[in-house]
Amino acid sequence: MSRPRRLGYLLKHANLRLTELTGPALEPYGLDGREFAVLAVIGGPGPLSQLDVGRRLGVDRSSMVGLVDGLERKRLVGRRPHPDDRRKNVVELTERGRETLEGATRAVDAAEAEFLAGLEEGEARLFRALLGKLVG
Amino acid sequence: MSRPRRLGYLLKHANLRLTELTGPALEPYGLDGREFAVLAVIGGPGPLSQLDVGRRLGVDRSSMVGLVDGLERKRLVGRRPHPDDRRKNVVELTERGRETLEGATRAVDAAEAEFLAGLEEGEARLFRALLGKLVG
DNA sequence: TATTGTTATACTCTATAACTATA
DNA sequence: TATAGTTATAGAGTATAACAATA
Repeated sequence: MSRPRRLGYLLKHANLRLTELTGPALEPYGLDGREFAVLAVIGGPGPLSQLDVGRRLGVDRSSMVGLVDGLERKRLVGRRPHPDDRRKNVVELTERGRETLEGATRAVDAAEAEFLAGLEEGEARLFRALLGKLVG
Repeated sequence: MSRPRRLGYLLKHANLRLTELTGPALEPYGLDGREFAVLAVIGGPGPLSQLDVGRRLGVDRSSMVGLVDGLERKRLVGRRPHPDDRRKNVVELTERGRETLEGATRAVDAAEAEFLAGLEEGEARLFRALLGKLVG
């Protein structure tokens, strides 16, 4: 049974396959893929407002609210008003958030490796580079 | 401003970028990306039931109903009971569906080429091959 | 009993608009 | 005026369960 070779089909199903791998990998950490992405950005160089985080991920600011709400409820991140501009919420990892991010990062690395397992090592590197060239 | 290098992020946004290109390309044909995909499968070797089409695309049979409804309303496909198994709907292109698919295919080819325009020709071929290896 | 199509339903993700507080 | 966060709402897209017709 022949499968479509269209880029749209291939990209969609690549995404699906990766999600099927990262989902279970993140479950022990109480995170889904979107929450992990937010956590990883917050764990990077900061300080970042909710809007900053959303911009890097392509997530609308209205969607960021619920996302940060969830992470705050799990005590993984904290909000505090920006000292120089009190309209902004600076979002930061808690100690627990830092530990969770560390473990979750390893789990996602493993899931990505499994996703790429069908490729030679050089092919996998190339694939990631080409994808980055297309998106970034 | 550094962007995430995660596969999940890259694949999601690659998908978004492609959709932004194929959407307008298909608009003159009155189709969106999902409808085009269905039309293309129906236009392939058949005969195919709704379930067959859904299986190739990873679309649930309950979602196929509305999709085929829409294409039938536009007179692009027709349903008829399978002669040997009347539980099945054989879906086929109408003459108008065949013409629409032809034009839409060229439009999508052009959109994909634009999506890949940032890559050398060899890189683009390689990218598609690697993606196929990961999904197929 | 199992399969195909159908309908209804719910859930997630996303997009938009309006409101508030701050600048 | 414009910006950041918030809330409410509506629209896709998908998944599930139940039902009818047929095998």
